[in-house]
Amino acid sequence: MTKRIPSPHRPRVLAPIERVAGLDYDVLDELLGYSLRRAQVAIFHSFYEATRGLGVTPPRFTAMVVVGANPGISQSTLGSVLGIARSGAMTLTDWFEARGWVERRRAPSDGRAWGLHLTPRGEKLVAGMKRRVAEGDLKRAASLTAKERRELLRLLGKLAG
Amino acid sequence: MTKRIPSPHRPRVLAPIERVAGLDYDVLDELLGYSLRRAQVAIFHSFYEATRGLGVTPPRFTAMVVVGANPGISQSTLGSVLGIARSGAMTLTDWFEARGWVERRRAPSDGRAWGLHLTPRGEKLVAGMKRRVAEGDLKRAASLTAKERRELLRLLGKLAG
DNA sequence: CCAGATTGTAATGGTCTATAACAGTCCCGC
DNA sequence: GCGGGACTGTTATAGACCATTACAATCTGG
Repeated sequence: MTKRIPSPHRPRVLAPIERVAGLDYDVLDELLGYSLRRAQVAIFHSFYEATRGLGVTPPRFTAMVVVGANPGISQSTLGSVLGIARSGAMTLTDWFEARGWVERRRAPSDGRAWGLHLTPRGEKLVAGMKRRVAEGDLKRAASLTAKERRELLRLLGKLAG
Repeated sequence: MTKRIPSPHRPRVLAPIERVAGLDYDVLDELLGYSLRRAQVAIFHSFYEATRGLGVTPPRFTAMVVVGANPGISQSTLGSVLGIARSGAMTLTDWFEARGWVERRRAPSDGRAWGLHLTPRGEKLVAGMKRRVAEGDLKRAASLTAKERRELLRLLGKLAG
């Protein structure tokens, strides 16, 4: 057993999935799943550039935005928005609280629930991230016209809805 | 410490992400990332229906299709197609081999590499899966017209490319 | 023939998230 | 009012997935 230097905590970085030349992709090109996956990885790449060094993953970003836009939201509801279990929403909240970005305050109308609120520091952070992520998103979609981009959003919404 | 029944091995099932009524989604609806994610989860749901009981995840499905269409492909190349590291491609191959779906044969031109091939059983399985996944994909996209579906595929390809 | 690149492999660890169980709280019908 | 069922946050545990690192065998180009 040799000594190992522990790997640093790093958010996962998905490299863009290159198309391999001369390979037969068979039905994959006709399926929405594989195309969605490739597009998502590409977008994640620009997302990562936009949040470099903050340790913010897409779910975390989504959470921050939702808490910012809906102060007092409960952890359970946050979990629903993200599509994760309550326990996951809790881990997420702990992570934010440890960094002083979000704080839990007792919900006035429900003794069980916590209401989530951005701290001033969280506010500042999420504002900057929103700007940078939106920029990166647009840059990544530069190969699309504005009309195509809107159409893409519409179709994705229809698919998910 | 109470006794616990070990949870069964189960592929991850992502429930569809419902839109929470009365919630402010802020910029999320304007970003490709969140829309892609929701669409992907929706598609995964139909994918899961189509491969129920086989333990086949999207990357595994992709791998099977690619191996089927490119007999003799190396593990490294397979990893590139999937966007994962060599070590991951190996775990994947082990999984297939343990089920008798794929076999490794020495590559004639390179003493280091293995060539991957579907077994007869693998051939049969992948054929059935391809059919069912394509069906599920179409059913999931039933809210789109054929033209919209083609347009969606085109736009996703542009985005990823 | 040799240096450097590439292939498969093994060991290890990190991250994310689910499941289960629990206590406290809420709600609704009686 | 009150009692059962539903819901909230929490904790503990475990599984799935994947990267990194290191290593031996093999290939390639000068």
